[in-house]
Amino acid sequence: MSDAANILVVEDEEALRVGTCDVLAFNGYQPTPVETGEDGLKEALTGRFDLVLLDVMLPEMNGFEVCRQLREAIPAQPVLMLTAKGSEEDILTGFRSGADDYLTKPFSIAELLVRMEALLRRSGRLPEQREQAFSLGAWSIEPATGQATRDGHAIELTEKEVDLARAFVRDAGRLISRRRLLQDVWGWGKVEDVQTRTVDVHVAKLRKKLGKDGALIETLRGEGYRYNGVGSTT
Amino acid sequence: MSDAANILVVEDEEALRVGTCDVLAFNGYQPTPVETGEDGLKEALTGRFDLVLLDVMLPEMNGFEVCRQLREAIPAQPVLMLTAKGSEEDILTGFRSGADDYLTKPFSIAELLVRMEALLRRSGRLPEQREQAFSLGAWSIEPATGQATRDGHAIELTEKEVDLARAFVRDAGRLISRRRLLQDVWGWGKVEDVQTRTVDVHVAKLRKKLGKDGALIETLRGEGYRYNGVGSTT
DNA sequence: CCTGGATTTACATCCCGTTGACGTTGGCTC
DNA sequence: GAGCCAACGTCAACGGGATGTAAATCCAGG
Repeated sequence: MSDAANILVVEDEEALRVGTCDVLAFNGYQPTPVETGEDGLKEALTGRFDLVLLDVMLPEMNGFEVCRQLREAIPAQPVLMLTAKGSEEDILTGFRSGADDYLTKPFSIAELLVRMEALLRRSGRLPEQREQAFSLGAWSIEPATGQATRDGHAIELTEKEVDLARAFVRDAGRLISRRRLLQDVWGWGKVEDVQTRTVDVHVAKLRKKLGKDGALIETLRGEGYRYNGVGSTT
Repeated sequence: MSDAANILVVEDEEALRVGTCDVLAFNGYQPTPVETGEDGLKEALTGRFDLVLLDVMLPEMNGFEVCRQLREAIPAQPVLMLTAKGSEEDILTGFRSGADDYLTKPFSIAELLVRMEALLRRSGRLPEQREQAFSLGAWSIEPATGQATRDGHAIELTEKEVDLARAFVRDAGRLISRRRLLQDVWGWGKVEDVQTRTVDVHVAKLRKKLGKDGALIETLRGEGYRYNGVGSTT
């Protein structure tokens, strides 16, 4: 199922980890269980997850630290913290280390699910949102057909071009490295040195097709690309 | 301040409405208070708010309904629901009507603020956490982009120029030898005799780009350079 | 096979740090 | 003050790495 959201579940307690994954799978998600903070960070850094469920109390590296490092490496990565620690100080620490939401145990499964969904929707990662039109510059892009229209005029985009455009819009205003694009858009796992030029080629094609709006995709030499425009789901 | 986030506060209880707005204003936000659900919806539909704080229990039109209609009209509008109703069913209803987060009273102000911030960040309405900008003379320098601005006018600095400028600012008022610059900025290991002219060339470029402020970088013949200005991290 | 799209390849181009030549400056000696 | 010379400013040119891009190649589905 490539259209199910990928969820990384970082939780050391076996019963909870397995239970959570079961529930997620039952609800149409694609969960990946991991036991330790270190493994969680390693997995998350591949960038292939739509959401990271992160327990705070983990052996060796705690959730706060995992979140901090993850947020630094992938600013746009959605993270939902789950923990028994419910003191205000812990909640603040959780958010300060970059969490998008913070849920204290015991929590109801139903609440977890709706909070997950809210976060996935907000970050544009719900499967149905992948079919939803979005806009890039003055273009309106229809993912299902690959049709892009600007003041009445229509052009065709390939699937990769649509995915690439969506990645730019989703991280509007932020730097996106080639490595990140290869992981996010291309789904290549861990990328060591970026040898391939396929990203550049696709960016070039997209720019050309977008015409003057292509200039909104800026090259940051030695860093990657950045879309200078507003993110929009309409 | 056009760079302060605009917050719409929909809350019928006066004390809470005023108190919340005060806190928000104190924390650098731009709050707009509204009493009823209808007014809240009308205001929110203008689309000029970065975030809507929405109480659930309102006269006439309740928060759930406001949220539903608002979400339909502006799918990307961030909404944070605030309510005394803390039952699981209410929470689920809140999220199902499209809220991004749901906080039950009594809540701590600190938690409200961090949750607001998390949501604003996630929806791309907060400036990215960049490496601390610093100022050199009348210029303000963004290390990440190499952009330097002085009274509205912007220029581009290369990476080396930024590094060099940072070194000067850090040791403001103190002599910096070429040898030290080569070690600190250029990362050349142990330098015997300074044969290279690269430092001079870069200082020259930097001076030229800085215009009249370039004169703040003084040459100490036979010694090195000294920046005559204040060190500042803005 | 054929075809459209993804990927690689090859080459042109651009950016930018570095170099070396050369002119200028400042401080020294006489 | 003249002359000298090392230090410094400046500029053009070089070169390597990164990027743009057209063309060739690969590859999966019809």
